[in-house]
Amino acid sequence: MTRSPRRPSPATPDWPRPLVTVDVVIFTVREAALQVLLVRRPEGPDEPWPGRWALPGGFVDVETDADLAACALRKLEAKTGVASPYLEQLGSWGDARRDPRGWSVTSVYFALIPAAGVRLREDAAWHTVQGDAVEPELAFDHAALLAAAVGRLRSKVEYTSLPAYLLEPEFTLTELQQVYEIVLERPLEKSAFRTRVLAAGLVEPVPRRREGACRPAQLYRLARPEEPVVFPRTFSPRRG
Amino acid sequence: MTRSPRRPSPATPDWPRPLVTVDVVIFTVREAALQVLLVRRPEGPDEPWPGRWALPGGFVDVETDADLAACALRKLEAKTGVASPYLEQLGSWGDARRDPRGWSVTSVYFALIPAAGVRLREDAAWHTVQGDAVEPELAFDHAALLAAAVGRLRSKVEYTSLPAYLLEPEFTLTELQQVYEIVLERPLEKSAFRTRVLAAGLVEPVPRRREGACRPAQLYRLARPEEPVVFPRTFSPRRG
DNA sequence: ACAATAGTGTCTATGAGACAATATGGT
DNA sequence: ACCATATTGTCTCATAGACACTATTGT
Repeated sequence: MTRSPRRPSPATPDWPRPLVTVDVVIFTVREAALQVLLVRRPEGPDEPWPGRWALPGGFVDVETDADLAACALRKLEAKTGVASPYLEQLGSWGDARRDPRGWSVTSVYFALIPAAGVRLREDAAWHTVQGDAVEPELAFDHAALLAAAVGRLRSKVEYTSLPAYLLEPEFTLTELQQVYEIVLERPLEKSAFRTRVLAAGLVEPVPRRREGACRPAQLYRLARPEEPVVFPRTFSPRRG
Repeated sequence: MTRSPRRPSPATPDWPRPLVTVDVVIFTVREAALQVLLVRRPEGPDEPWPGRWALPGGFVDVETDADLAACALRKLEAKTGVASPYLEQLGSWGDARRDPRGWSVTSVYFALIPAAGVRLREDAAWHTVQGDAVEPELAFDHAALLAAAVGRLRSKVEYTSLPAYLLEPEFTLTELQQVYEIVLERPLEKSAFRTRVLAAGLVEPVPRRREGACRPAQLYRLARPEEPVVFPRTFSPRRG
């Protein structure tokens, strides 16, 4: 926050300011796959990347957005109708070239929401994440932002309770394990998974069971939804 | 990056833009303590927080800064003379009130450097981190930024090789362990520490020893300085 | 009874923690 | 020889991984 030595120091600086945007990487699990919400860029003649798929986001509105997180929530709710997702800041990207309209900075958030009950806007669609990318070519540097978000998600899934936020509030342990396996793209051992999840106090049982064609399963919910749980070890001791 | 629906869409948007700054939390270990570099705010009549201690930082210069990291490096080198620190982005903070000059966004980086050989600028000084704060009251929301940086550092030190970047390029295992202990504020067990560090391939021996009043110690250097090593477990299995 | 999934137990390997023993330099 | 610190070894404990076994529902 120190004034640059070559600058004057008015009460409100008037030198060129970068553009400031917020982008949101919204993940869910649908169709047994990790999916991300993308929107189509508008088609206007002065629009950068017209018609291309992009992450939902846009300029910070200094009149309505109290802070960056509020801006991210506004954009997320506009596209999905979801008001209280798991939301975490991923980081910021800023350079002279990422937006043709000038030096721009974006603060990127990633959100985890359950797929059920989402009412998508018309210009929005779920796309399956393959590796750390999606099939269509993305606008701006959004492919890099998405790859960073997938990397962070996979990395944190190894030792936190994040996948629980991809499920409905009540779930069985088998369902929770399946979400871990989908995100990590590898099978986990049932016994060790259950032991760890229960020992960590991550979930607590609710007095309901999931009925089906076979033995009913105990339903659980997050014990402390407001704070993700961190496990003392990663899931399997593979380095890296 | 989507245009806000209420906006026009010119080639270069002209609605109000937030101020964009970069701040750097520069850590070192000096005098057996974790210390952070602070600078005094200038005294001008229109300056916010005149004379107060603050994190080094300032406005992005869209003409000279290629990207946010380059801006952080420029500010770090200006205060310390250090050109190649360990540098990691911590996140961004942005809201309407953190700077009296208007809606502002700051991208915060944290850097780890060895204390030796640093030539401080006159307005800069090292301050000991106590808990997750420093003794003087800081300008802007910098106390919160510092607390976040200390939290991230302590958290990552539990399972990564980050403390090695606080030392000179060649160090003994005892010196490395001492840095871990200083940052974590608790003693570590020698045997387990050495086993872990050596098993991870974090360091490699150099053909030199540190001579002293007693048995000389083998000197080591980072095996792959460009990428921090992640351990599969935290240092002690205390939850949290 | 049987299919299908839920949930538990047993054995082994790994690595951390605690603590002790040994090694090697200077004085 | 003695001190101080470096380095290694031994024992125990906790937990993950692998795999098998038992439990409980619907049909």
